[in-house]
Amino acid sequence: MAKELAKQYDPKSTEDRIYQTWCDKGYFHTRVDRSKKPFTIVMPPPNVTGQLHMGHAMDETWQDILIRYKRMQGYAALWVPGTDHASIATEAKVVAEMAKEGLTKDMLGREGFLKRAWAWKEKYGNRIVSQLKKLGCSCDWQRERFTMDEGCSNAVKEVFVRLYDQGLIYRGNRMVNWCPHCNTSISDAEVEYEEKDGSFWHLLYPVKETGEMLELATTRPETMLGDTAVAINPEDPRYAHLHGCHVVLPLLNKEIPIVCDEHADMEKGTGVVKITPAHDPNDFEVGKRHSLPMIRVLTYDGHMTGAADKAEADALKASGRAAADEPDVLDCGKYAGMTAMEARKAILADLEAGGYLKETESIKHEVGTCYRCHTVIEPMVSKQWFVKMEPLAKPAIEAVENGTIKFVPERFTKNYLNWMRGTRDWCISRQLWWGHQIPAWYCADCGETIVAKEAPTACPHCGSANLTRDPDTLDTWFSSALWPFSTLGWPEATEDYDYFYPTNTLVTGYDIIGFWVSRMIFSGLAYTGKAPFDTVLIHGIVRDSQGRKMSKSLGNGIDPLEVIDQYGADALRMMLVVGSTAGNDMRYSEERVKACRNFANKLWNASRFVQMNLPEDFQPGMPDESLLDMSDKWVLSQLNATARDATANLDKYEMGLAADKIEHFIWEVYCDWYIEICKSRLNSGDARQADTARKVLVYVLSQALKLLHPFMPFVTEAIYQSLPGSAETIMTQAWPVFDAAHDWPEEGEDFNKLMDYIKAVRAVRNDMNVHPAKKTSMVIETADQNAFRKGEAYLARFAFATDVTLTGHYDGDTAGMVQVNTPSARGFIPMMELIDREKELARLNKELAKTEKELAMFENQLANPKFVEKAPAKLVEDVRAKLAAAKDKQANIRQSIAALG
RNA sequence: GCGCGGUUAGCUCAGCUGGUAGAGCAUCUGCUUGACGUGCAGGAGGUCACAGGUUCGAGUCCUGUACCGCGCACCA
Repeated sequence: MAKELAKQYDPKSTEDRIYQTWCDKGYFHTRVDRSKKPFTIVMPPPNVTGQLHMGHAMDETWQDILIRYKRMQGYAALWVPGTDHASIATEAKVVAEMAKEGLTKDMLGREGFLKRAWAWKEKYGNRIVSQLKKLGCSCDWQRERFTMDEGCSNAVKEVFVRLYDQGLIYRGNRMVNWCPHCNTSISDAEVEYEEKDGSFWHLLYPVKETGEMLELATTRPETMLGDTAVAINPEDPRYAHLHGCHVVLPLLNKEIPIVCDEHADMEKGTGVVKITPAHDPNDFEVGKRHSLPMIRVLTYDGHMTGAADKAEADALKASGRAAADEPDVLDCGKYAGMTAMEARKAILADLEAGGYLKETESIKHEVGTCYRCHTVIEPMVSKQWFVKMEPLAKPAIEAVENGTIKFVPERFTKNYLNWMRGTRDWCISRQLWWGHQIPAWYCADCGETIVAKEAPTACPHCGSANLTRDPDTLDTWFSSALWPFSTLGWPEATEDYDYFYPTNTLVTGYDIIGFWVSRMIFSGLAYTGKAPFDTVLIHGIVRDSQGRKMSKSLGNGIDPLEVIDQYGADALRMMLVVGSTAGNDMRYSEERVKACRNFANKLWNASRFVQMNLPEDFQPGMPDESLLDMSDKWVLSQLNATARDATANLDKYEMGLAADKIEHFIWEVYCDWYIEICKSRLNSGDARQADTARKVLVYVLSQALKLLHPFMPFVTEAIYQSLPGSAETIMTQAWPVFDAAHDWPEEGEDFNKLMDYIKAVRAVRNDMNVHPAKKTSMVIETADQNAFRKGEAYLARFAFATDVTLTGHYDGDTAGMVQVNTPSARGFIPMMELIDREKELARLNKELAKTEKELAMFENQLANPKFVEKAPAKLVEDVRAKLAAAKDKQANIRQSIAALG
């Protein structure tokens, strides 16, 4: 007897077990196999200390679908998983943890701190991995990587040294974004702009030569101590008389020049700008053009500089080691040691007291903040390491312009190109300890800089052994930029690298195109000579049910693990795919997760039905064609079309459409029609019929499971393994393709006619509230008697017929007959006494109106000579046929109405 | 300021190269049809934001407008 299966599918008791089996059997491990084509995806590495959120769930689901699909298609499909050390985020967490114990970084020292950070990584690094497994990700865990593991670190050093040797990495004093909270520089990409309330303070600077007051405005008055000029536009007639003059900087009583520079915009404000080269990116440029001194007035942790800071800087300069572009430092005197905010207050008070503050204007403005901690960043001159972007960006732009790499959807190409074209040199040094320490050493004796993969023992310039390593680490994205090849062994010429690189599809969200995608592209091109992937598939973000971004501070995040726990990973995955489009955001909806859970349950029960009807000695296989009836041929043809269409969708990365078609086939075609059809065959007493039905049921189910497997891997595997004749796993079965030997379009059409008729009968009966138990005889008038004869057995079950008479033309009694009309048939059903005559009349009139509306439309089209002339012939023919059918139907309905009296 | 996206059934969203608008949920009417009520059958519900244009034909292509959202830039 058939196996007993639970009435409801229980993902909880199934998923972990199946995942474990997949792991144990090594199905996720992909070998280099020269007889196969490789298909490679590298997983965007989640932060090692992070937790899985909906964004990951979506990202990983899409990747898993592609990998499973390609694996079934026979590719050596490799999905490389791994995690990112996330320097700034992780360091912040470790520091916070330490703070609870009253510890600081300085107390532990670098080594002690790193020990702690690694311990943290060990503790939390596996959490994200186990969460990925819950989702069903079929990645090759044997190849799991970490951005700070030996191989990745080696790649980082290799690249750093190479770029340095090529002059593409340099160290210098440049304007950087300084986060006073994280105490590090961050790159331009890491600055997020937020609208904040602020003020414009209108200041008055006296002109030395004329004694007049120059009005200018600023949002950061505390930086005025570092002003080294004011600028006016050379064309500005208002200030033509001031060329070559000076102003006296209030509070400091210091003379600074008035310079002419295009940067001063005549349209804005008073047309006068204060120039603070050490604390404003634009002023920095102006300062360079006019060789103005740079005076730093803020310490790196956001306080006003004092005597000690000045002394330190002066000592460096005195030693002769300071770079030419090293900024001076001001002893801010009474303001020294204040935070920028405190200084702002004090300075404004003093300015006001001196009559230098004209007015205060409230404004809203966009302020740069740190993307990690959202502290307002201080633009500041600082000595940092940079990657020279121009030579690297050029090929990266070309690779996308010439189609070597394409974005899906295409519109993100523009996004990428804008980013790449506008990018400035990349600040890669961070004043952090957790990360790749910069492989640069400085000689204490001669000041030489040595950049090398291994620590040098002596200075190559002066032979001194007094070398100190640069304490800074690299931007996290520096190592993730190498991810597509560092994970495959580069710079070593490994077999993996040779076979799997370049990778194929990169799947990620639009929010990190600038951070990551662009950097991988220029890195891949520059270091490996190849584009790291051919396609960038971009998805949107998952928002909450109200369309808000999920965030910790709002507390509106949905934990994917809780969803999995409640509804199963398959349901969550399917929800994240159906109805989604590449590049568009989507809202999380529990209702939709439920609907997907219901679908899994539906499939489970369909298979339960099939299993219950299989005898112990059932032999799977396709029956001989001669044994197939019209419903078999219909369902097989539908399966074919589904496989063909879904494959085409997947090849275009239209995962949502593919999933939708497969679900439609399983639910509507297979369950609602085919299984129902088979019930009468299984119970007909005809053993051959029953066996044929069973074979087709099993065959179609197993093919459908394969189509669905990339989307809902667990339930499909669970069912597949329980089907007779199944292989060990569904994971590696061949992806179903269109099969011309199992395609019968004409038979399918016949079945459609039968379905149309059945639906029409059901509609009438439903409309008239005729109870299913009331069965009737019926006469069917049709030109396609053959189609109805083949399906006669089904009319009893679905059209509630006791007996059926087929005729080419019915001219018998119509009294008491309810009439149903379809394009290919007309049914006469003696059940007038069961229904309400007025209601029936209303129904017929409504149908007549609908038919006539259609008819008019077709007539209209055909009456247009231009349509007949210009539209494709096939279409015109179609419309003619439809018109004819509509006319017939119209006549029939009129007759039916007349028959009602 | 520049650029991008969205505007389709009550709600959330699909709709590929132009050919009589689709799904899920919600709603209404029936159904203890032995796979499933996490179900079955049937119904109602849309001038596809607006205005032009191209076309025999436009939700789909072009131009413009409005509203919503996003990115970049500027912000003395």
